[in-house]
Amino acid sequence: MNLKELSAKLNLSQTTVSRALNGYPEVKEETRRRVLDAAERYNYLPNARAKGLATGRSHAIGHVIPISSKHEMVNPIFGDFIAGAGETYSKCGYEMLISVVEDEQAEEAYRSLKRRGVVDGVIVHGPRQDDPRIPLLQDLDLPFVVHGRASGLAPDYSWLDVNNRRSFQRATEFLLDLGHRRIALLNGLEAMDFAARRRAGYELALTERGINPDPGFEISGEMTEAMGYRGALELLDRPMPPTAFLVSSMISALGVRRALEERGLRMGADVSVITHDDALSYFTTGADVPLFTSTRSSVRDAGRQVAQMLIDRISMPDAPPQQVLLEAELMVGRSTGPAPAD
Amino acid sequence: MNLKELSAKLNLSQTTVSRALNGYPEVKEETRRRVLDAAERYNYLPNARAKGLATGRSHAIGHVIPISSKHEMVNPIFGDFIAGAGETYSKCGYEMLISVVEDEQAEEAYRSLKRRGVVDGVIVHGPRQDDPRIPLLQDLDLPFVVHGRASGLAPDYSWLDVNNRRSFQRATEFLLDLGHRRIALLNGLEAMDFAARRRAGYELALTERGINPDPGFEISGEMTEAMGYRGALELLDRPMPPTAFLVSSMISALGVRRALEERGLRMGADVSVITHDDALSYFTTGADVPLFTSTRSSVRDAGRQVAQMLIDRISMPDAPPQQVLLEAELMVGRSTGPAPAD
DNA sequence: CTGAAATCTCAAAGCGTTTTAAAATCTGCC
DNA sequence: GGCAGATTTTAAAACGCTTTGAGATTTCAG
Repeated sequence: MNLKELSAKLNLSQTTVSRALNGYPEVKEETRRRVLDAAERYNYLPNARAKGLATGRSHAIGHVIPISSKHEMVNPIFGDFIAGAGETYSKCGYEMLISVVEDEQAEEAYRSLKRRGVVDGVIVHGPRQDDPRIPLLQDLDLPFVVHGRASGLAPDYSWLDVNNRRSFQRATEFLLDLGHRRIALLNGLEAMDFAARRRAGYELALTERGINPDPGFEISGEMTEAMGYRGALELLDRPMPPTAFLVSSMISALGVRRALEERGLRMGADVSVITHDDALSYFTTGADVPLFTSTRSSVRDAGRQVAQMLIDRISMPDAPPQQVLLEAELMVGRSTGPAPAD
Repeated sequence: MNLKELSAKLNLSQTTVSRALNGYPEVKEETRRRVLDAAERYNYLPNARAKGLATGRSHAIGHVIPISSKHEMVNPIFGDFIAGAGETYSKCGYEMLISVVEDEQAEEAYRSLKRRGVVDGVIVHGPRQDDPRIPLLQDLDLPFVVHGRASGLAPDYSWLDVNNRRSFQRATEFLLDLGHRRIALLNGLEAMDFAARRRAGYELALTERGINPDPGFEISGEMTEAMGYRGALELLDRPMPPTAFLVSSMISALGVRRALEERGLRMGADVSVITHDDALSYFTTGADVPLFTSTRSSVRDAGRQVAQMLIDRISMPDAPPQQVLLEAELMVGRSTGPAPAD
């Protein structure tokens, strides 16, 4: 059933039917009812491609996910973020389009999405410092919102980020208050903007208390379980091991816990651990006291908001870019305690 | 730059240019070269909507992800599966479209995708027994491939599944061979087809060795960390606790480990654990002996294959449905050992 | 009644492709 | 030089919608 057939059935022109369906004012209320009823009855929905061709918009939003061929890593955060964004899209009548591409082809992917008119805008994931995608997208004139930020670039674009510097500063201060002096940082890849900000917060807290950050206590890498495990073991086996770990992801924190267990150390007593917690749905521990003390910020909620920001931006292209900074919550769990006496 | 402008620049008709670009034989080789060069130079790519409208296909594949409003869970497997499928789509020039919808709206989502012509086919995720989506899609005449299977339905549709019954049977036998007699099963939600098959395999192995499956040793639920933790604690606190756990997901297995640790039990010595491992990229433990003994099957690889099956199906609609059954590998790690003497 | 304003409806032109049916151009052979 | 047949190119018609500009019809003040 297409528009032509539907209007024939109703003895109306395609124009009138189209207007009735799209809520234009110049159609009598009774006619509109009749059209809406018939559309419902005949199960009519406008063809998306034809509509898109006529209106020049696709009502779709792209997410380009670069996969490095070296470390076939899918960010564990991805699923929850997508779920959040997807909720918003469903609500607003947008489609979500995901392109999984090799790292080096990301730029070409954006160009292609734009030129072929496949999407009305894109979300930028995992920004690095001076991320080249941002000027590229500005140049392409393709609306976008960044999940995160890219230091080093003019801030004239829309983004939503967690206050990473602040939250890691607070977490470090919390450990310092508990008497810890040797605090290790297991961070994400240095190139990622969020990792740099977290490190800055960590180092700031230390220097403000007169402690010189020890580069040997800072490890960064892909945030896997194994990275947490190996990183922790390596540091624990030093002559002067850390008494506390600040970890950038829940998954790596699980690796740290495994390392502690293996060395016969009790988490929260012998060694303290704070992790960043993206509130992933499959890691929620229910109502009781959480296992890990953490800086907590729901990535799903971020997805919801980022999607909404982009939709707003598409519908009002001339509005100034919007920036949102979320504060992470410090949740005290059972993985932290006073520093053991030396 | 559109086709009209491009052909004007070349002093050719749109037809010729279109044919040259799409590899039709009735165009002189020299002309084709000229066209291809110009397309490259002027950065021309055909508008996807217009092309779709003309050809009647969207070159997009839909994934409907139902989110239950009760337990806002995103399957942790999702990310890796999508990454695998996305690789195939990129290679074959398809777009991937994801719809996140409330559980009850899944049916309407499929109908809408079909009627609006948004996708050429869909992947069905997480099938249940007698899953109503399968007859629905057959009825809608929308090509689909199921990741998993739905027992109870005529098998005249395409699917790719892991041999869940067999792999859990083997895992159970492995534990029996190690002398375990009280083996608990921490399974996924009973309604899920894969969970039923795993249970069948587990019970089959037990009965074949003359052991009556104890329903009290079977727990099923959403496969979170907390579920593994609580389930294990509950069973461990019985007068006759299990000496081994068979767990349906890596994440829940981490919860089991936490429970063991809390009760002062050594995994692999006091209590054995086998988990199913979907080879999620962020849980790979590198080259060393894996922490968990597991039944292993890469869900990412499944994604790649399922996507290819669907693309094949779309291009050859009259070919008979295809079925693929993958065997999981039993990988022995450090979480299993001989049953302790009573 | 009349004529202007307000309301409703319509035919037709676009959106950027593919594809059909037909026309133009070439090739080789008598 | 002319003609059949093959090769290459073309104009125009879809595809299914929105939107423009204009034509009907109704309403109502004067």
